[in-house]
Amino acid sequence: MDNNNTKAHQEKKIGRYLITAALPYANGLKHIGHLAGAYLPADIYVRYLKAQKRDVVFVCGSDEHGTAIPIQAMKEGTTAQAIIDKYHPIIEQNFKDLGIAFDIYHRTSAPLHHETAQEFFSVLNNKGDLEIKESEQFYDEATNTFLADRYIKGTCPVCGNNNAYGDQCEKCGSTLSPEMLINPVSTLSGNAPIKKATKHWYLPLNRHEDFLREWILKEHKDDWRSTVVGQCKSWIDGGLQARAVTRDLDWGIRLPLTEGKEQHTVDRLPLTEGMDSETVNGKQLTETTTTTAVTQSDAGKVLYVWFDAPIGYISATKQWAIDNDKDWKPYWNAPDTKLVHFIGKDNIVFHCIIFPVMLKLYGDILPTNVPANEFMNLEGDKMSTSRGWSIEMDDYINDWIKKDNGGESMADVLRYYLTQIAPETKDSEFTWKGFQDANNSELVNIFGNLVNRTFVLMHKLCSGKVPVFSNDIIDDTDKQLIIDIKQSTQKVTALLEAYKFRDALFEVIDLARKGNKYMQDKEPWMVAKRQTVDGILSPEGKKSIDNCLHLCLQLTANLTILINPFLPFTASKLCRMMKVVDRMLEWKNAGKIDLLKVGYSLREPQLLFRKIENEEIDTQLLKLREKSAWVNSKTETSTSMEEVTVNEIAPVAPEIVFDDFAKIDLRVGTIIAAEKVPKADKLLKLSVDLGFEIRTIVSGIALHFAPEDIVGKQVTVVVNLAPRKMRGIDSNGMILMAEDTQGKLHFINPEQDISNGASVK
RNA sequence: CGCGAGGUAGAGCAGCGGUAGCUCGUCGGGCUCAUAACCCGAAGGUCAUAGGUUCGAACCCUAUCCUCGCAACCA
Repeated sequence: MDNNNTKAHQEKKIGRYLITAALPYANGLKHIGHLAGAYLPADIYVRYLKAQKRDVVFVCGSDEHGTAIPIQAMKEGTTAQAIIDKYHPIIEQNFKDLGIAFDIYHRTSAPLHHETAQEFFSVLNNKGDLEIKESEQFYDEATNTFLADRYIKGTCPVCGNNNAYGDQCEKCGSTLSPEMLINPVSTLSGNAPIKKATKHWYLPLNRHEDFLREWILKEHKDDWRSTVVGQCKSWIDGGLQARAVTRDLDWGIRLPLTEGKEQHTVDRLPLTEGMDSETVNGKQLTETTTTTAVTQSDAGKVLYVWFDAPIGYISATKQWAIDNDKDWKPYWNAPDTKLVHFIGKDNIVFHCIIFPVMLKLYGDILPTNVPANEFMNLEGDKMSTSRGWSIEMDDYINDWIKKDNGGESMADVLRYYLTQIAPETKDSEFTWKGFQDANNSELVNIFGNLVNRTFVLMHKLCSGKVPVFSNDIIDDTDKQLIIDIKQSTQKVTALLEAYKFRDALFEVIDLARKGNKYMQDKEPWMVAKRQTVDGILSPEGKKSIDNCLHLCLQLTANLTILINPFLPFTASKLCRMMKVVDRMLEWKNAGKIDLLKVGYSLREPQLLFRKIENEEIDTQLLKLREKSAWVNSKTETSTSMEEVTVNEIAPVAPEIVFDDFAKIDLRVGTIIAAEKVPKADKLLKLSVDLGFEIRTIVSGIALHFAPEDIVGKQVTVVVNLAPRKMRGIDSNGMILMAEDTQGKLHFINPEQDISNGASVK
């Protein structure tokens, strides 16, 4: 009770809602995991708020910058602009087909977004909220460009794969930085990149640690999901770093030039003892002299995509306001606005830590909640577009919705199942069998059937009209159903307000279940038989039947309102059957039992959902396996082809002096033991006798050699390589390997056995 | 390694100090208006493991094991 009052009180203070769903990255199709993670819960929440007649705007749009887009363009042999122009409309249409009703679906390539992001950057920069640092980064002289991590390839220091990217080795999964690659090569020219100094703007998150601790870990400790608070705590405790805001890249939003003279902001303040690294009057002490002005020399820089993407929510709101002749500002400025970000868990850091810091600095409101979902697995494995283990929204639409196969109601079936298994508190799993079960036993058998038998009976026994309800013969069963309708409405409302969509949906279905039970208890078909004598139904029998069907019809109307946020297409269908207008769907009508007027004639029933047969899900399972196999064979061919290319053009590494070479201590050793490292596909744990000691070395060669085959072999070892931990095992050195054009590895060993520990020169 | 989340009936999940619960599936029964539907009943769990706190623990504490995730723009 107390809780309800507080809630009601808080609701009163909310002037308007701004709901965002994560901006999908326009480098490819999006799968149903994305849908379940962000778009569907957001849509349900928005539809509910709109039924409540609240002032709400639902924004989203394509995220079209960043390095992955030009890379995708390279893959498809086209331009970055062509990529986004291809995927943006497809994604937008997919959402529409699945009933995700954004008020605006914008895109970050729009000029309005560029202006908005640039202005945002300028405001922060002019206030001194950004830091500037110079660092050395890889640069390709042939193409005159700084290289993003993804544009650098080389040999992985962990597993020896010579196609590792500058940020990660896709073979062994290690996280890398370009500096760690052996023989780095620019993917643009094939040349070895050089190091060159470059200047970048940084967002000093470390300055805001106190604010974040207070705001997330204290204020929102209880009303945000524990997974969200937990992850934020993890990151904050891990130490917040300044994050680069700018990048040397061609594709993205140009830095806005500062007008007029350069402003020199000298941040060099005297470092007093005992005051190190803390702030003085809110100003960070640094020893660097910074020039915050953006000049012509910075023309080649763009905003890092993480900085511009969330601003996309703001520019989308602006565009919506223009289109609808509204004012966008209160949605981002007014304290009585409730801002809610719907995202997946991989986005928590951006929406709970980074973007809020940006908003606070800019002077905007902060999100009220960030109900992030965990991940949804698929048939026992992680969903992954690159491995072909996914169901794209586009595929689902083509297979189930468009093909005269159930039509729009199949969109609702997907919405139903994805909500029912929504990963709200932990990872969950999509299976086609589960999909079939949810549809057949809950939507068809319980919900659809209740509606259908109600309508059929009403046409048979009540001549197709809403019968009268006689209060004089009301019994406990009737009363209980009326109470159930009211209670379910309250529960569903409370659950929706708390972002518990899975539970809310269960409650709706449960009400339908109660309806079936009610009808079973009343058995009007039996009454009709028993009370009919000589073809004439007794007045008592008629009354009993009328009461039952009257309530069942009112229940159907209530179910229509309650199911509407989840299954909008079904709700419309029900409205047509009941011949009511959309206004009946307003939430304030839920719980009432006079929604359908007595005497009103209703349409013939049509089935709301169809059964899904075993063959259909078998087809889908087969399709998934085939797609995955096809994608994997394709990528394997393409990488091995690339490997060959890289091998052929792999240039000689930059010249080094003798001293550099002399730093490397190479010795001959003998492998005396080898075993597979558990839970690592590619790693072998080797014991190598170096004469003077026995070393443990972890090497990424398990795919090339069986442990028992290599024991006793002599190998060449880099013995003074810094130790590195892999899978929890310290590796003290590196075995030298030669790779042939087929990608096969060979040991480098002396012509004939020599003593262990012998130096290699 | 560390951090975060989780490990509860065949499957999927809820419960987070007081007699183990829900949905689906399985088995038996009832009913026939309904898309072989609906209704009722039953079987099925030493709540990951081991200690501890407590009158009492799935729930709190400690340790261990296992799964997933962790600032790459992949919700």
